Amino acid sequence: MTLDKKNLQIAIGQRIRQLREERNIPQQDLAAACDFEKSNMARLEAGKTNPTLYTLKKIADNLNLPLEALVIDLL
Amino acid sequence: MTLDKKNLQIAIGQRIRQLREERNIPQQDLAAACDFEKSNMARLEAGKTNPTLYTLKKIADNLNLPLEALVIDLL
DNA sequence: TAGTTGGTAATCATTAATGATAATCGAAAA
DNA sequence: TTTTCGATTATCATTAATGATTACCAACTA
Repeated sequence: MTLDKKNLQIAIGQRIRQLREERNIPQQDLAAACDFEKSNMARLEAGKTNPTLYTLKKIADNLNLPLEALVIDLL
Repeated sequence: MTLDKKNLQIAIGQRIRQLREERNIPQQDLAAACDFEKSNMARLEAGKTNPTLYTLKKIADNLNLPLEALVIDLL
C-alpha cells in the first residue's frame, strides 16, 4: 500500500537523521561525503523519497555503520 | 568511488535468490506475492537494478524475514 | 550592519527503477 | 510429439530517484 511506503520513507529518514545527529555531523557534510547536495539530503531525511540500496549503502559507509544498522527494527 | 554500485546490485540479487531458493519458492510466486512481474524479479536477482528500500521491504516481508536479513554482511 | 552556518523547500533536468508485455529457452514430463 | 514449468531476455512506457540550482529562513557573531 502507498501508506506503507510513505511510512517506510519517513522511518528511514528519521533513522538517518538520528544517526547523523548523534555524530554531530551537519547535513551538508554527510551529503558531501556521500557525493550529493545538501538539499537532497534534507529531502531524504524528510521522508520524501524512497532511497535506493546504493544510496543507503553510501550513507551507512559515511556514518561508519554497517548497512543493516540503518534498517534494523525499521517499521 | 569507494564502493561499486554494480557489485552491490549483484550481491543483493544473489542474496535474494539464495533466500528464495532455500524456501523452494519459484521466482514467479515470490514476484506475485510482492506484486511485480516475474520478469522483473529475474532482472533484480540478476543484479541489473539497484532496488529501492520499498522493493527490498516487500521482498523481506514475503520471505518472512526482517529487512536487515537481506543486507547483513552484504559486501 | 553584514556575513556565516545549518537547514528547508521549490523547481527542473536527467537517470534509472519499476510496470508491463512478449518471446524464448531447457528440462521434465505426458 | 506437445505441454508445462521455471527462468531469462528484450523492449517500451511510466514513474520516481537523483542531480543540481536557487532562494529562503533562523540563529548566531564579528
